[in-house]
Amino acid sequence: MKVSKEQAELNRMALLEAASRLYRRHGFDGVGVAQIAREAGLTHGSLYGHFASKDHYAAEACVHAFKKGLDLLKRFDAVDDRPLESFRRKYLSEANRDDPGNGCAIAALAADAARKPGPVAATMTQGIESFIDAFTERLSDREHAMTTLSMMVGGLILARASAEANASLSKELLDTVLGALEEPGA
Amino acid sequence: MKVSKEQAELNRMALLEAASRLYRRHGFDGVGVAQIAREAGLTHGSLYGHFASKDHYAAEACVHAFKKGLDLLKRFDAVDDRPLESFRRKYLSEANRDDPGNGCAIAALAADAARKPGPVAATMTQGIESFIDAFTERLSDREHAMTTLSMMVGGLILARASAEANASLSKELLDTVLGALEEPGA
DNA sequence: TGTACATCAGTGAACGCGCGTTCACTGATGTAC
DNA sequence: TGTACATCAGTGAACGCGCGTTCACTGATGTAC
Repeated sequence: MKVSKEQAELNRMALLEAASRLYRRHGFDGVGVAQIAREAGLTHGSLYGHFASKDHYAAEACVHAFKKGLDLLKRFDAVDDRPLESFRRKYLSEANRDDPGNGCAIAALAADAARKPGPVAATMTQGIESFIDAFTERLSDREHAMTTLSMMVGGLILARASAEANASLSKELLDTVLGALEEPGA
Repeated sequence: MKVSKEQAELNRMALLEAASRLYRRHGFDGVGVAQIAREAGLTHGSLYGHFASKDHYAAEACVHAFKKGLDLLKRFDAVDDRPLESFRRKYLSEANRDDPGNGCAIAALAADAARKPGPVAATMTQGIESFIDAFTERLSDREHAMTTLSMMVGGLILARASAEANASLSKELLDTVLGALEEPGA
């Protein structure tokens, strides 16, 4: 049945929120649109009123995830005089490692996105650009921004992949990468 | 029909070779066992005489890929007095970026493996351990080995994800990460 | 303000398809005599 | 060395299942009078 325009917009946001969380947790091929819609309190048919296809849906879900990631970084700016340091500490924490559904879309989905031509790859690239720009602003050094982001993403992926089978190695990776990034500054 | 034991072993190796290549290129969920078996010159039914399940097959394919990666590094040892530098240069090249099927299993599959409990995650963890150990031997510094591997993996993943939509950024990432890793040494 | 009705967001059955896995069968291998 | 036959690697049809997508339908919304 029809719903109000405000409710329709809320439903759209719920679909994006659920997709952004479930795709980061399970990968683009690890969860179906029916399950995501169910998580958002809707049925799968309603998806195609809001999005053209699963790929377009996934791409918008990535935009949503990137927005939240950049907002988090900006929120540190207001409170903290070393916003990037706090961001890194949170990024390379066990909590963030163990909750990919609410974490970085790059670490969770960039490897997947590299194999998907079309809207997902384009969105992922824009997200990477945004993070490099955000880091560059805060480090005043684009090269340093790129190497910092690379190490954070790589370290988190290694820590996630080894968490189940070798917990101490996983923790060691988080701590070591965090330590290496903290050295140059204060 | 039955086949000689030597041929059966060759077939098994062909199955592993095809799987290791296609899984790295398309991800664990991006290609089916039937297509892999066809690529190896066999039918999908023959798989289950060699491997217990797709997950066990995928895990053995990872072992195969890691063996080839470590062999490559060892081959540099014999020829080169800076084997790790040559390895990094090859790793962060456009050729390696554009050919994930023959490249690093960590960069291609670690994010996928983190979501798969069982044999795949265990094998991926062992592969990560092996690379950290191999880097530690050649750098005499375990922490430096970990940060180097993290930056290489992260940089390659970012470069691959951005290659289609922003080729110049992708190249800039490869060059910047490579440059940062070359600075400390000679 | 109240009524009649066109609009359209959401539903859920149905579609074709490819997946991982099974299994009765085939026929070359390799052993026993 | 030659023959009879048990073994077993590989084949391909068939299975149940979940996928992305479509579409006739429902019924509340919101507009026209």
